Amino acid sequence: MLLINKIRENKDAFIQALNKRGFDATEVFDKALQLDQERRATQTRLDEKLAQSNTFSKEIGMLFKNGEVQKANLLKEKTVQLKEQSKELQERLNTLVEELQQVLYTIPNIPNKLVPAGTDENDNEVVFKEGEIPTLFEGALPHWELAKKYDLINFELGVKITGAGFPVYKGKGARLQRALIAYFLDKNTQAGYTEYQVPHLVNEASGLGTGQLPDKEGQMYHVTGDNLYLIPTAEVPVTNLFRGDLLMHNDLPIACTGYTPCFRREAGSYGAHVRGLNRLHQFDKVEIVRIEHPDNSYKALDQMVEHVKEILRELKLPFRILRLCGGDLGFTSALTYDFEVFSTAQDRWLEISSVSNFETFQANRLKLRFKDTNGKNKLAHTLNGSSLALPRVLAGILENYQTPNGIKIPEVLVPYCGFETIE
RNA sequence: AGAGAGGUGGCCGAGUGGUCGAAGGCGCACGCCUGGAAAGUGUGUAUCCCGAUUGCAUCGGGAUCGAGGGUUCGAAUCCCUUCCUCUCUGCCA
Repeated sequence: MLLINKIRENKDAFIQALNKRGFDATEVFDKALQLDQERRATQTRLDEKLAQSNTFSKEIGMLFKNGEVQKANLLKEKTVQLKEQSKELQERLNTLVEELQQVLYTIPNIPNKLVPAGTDENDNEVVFKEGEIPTLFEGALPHWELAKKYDLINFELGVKITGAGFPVYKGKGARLQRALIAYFLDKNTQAGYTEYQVPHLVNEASGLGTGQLPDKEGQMYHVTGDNLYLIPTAEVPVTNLFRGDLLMHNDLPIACTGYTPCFRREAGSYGAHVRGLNRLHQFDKVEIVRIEHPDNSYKALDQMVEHVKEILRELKLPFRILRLCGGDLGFTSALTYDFEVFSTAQDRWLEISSVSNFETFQANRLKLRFKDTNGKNKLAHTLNGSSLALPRVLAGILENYQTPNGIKIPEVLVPYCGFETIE
């Protein structure tokens, strides 16, 4: 959520920046500023009434103390009208604050200068590319065929017990999943991220804190009986760990990692590219989250990108990094780098990680602040990234490492798997 | 799920109707002490909003003691609702 006083100060610059998203903020800003102005005027009038009430109350107290009951009672009568007025003003103020909040919820984050203009994923900027795309043998298979051939993943069983998009991993497939999770967590903790195990269901306040609510209400599974949401990413519980906190400047930076399953309804996504592991309702992901001093957050973003790079290098997967254009940028993000692995058998790039800086957009909702060296309270910057999402990494490994005689396991994973090939 | 207790500032913890934004401690900041540090010692130290003035410095006002509502001229303090925590009992990985 943007800060209203920042909008007030930078209206034109913000409108221009939001244009990169294809978002015309002119009207919303006017609406918000108008509500804000009325809010402030109401606040002022309310404060005046309350100040008067307070003065009277003090006087009445003094009069009673001095035994001047009659005078006190006279004053009491005067307060009646004041009370009514301030009550009305208070109600008006409450609705204005609420309305303003609702309007602000609809405005996405201001894109960073680096974000290229553009409307969709075709306008994303490739900023880095590495790794050799292997030439596969005749008859190489996409991962869903491989999963079947080697009995690693059973999609039909998932359909039977739950529904489409809930795969069942089996045997070496299950073991490979576990190996990847352990490997990712090890890499992250070695890089200084503290490991957390967090709940997989969150309350409404958490959903609001990181911005899933109210914007993406329909994308989360909602447990209505207890009003809890299944997490779509570990970002939600991990970032919310710090909701409402006032940190000391020397508490920063904070770096966390955690593995969780992720649940997404993926309402409205269909098409040819959702086969196999490409798009699921439940999948596993290891996430990294950072809470940073504003001066350091872009350096932190770069560090996170470097960190993910190193993992993909070790896995020897061909990958590229995209800087997302305005049209493809997430609602809450100021700058996002997507990592994609090349799926040789499908002949396409698959997104496997997304690393973002949210600046103060989440922190404002979270009320996540820190006391800086001057003793002033400031909103912190929040960042997160996948390190990494499992299904498509798995797809990439299966497809790129296949041979006519089986699938080789990437060297770094062998100690975690306990086997070198799947055959 | 039943019974009881409780939710206060960055943290701990006093405070049961008016001068309480709130004692005390810890932490933190600055100073003194010291060759330096520790200890000791002095001072300071909540947040948000509105307004004036405008340099994020200062001043005035308002709100905030889990959240929401009520009683009252006046509430951290009384009442109601709700959320959460703890203890005991019950149930169960």
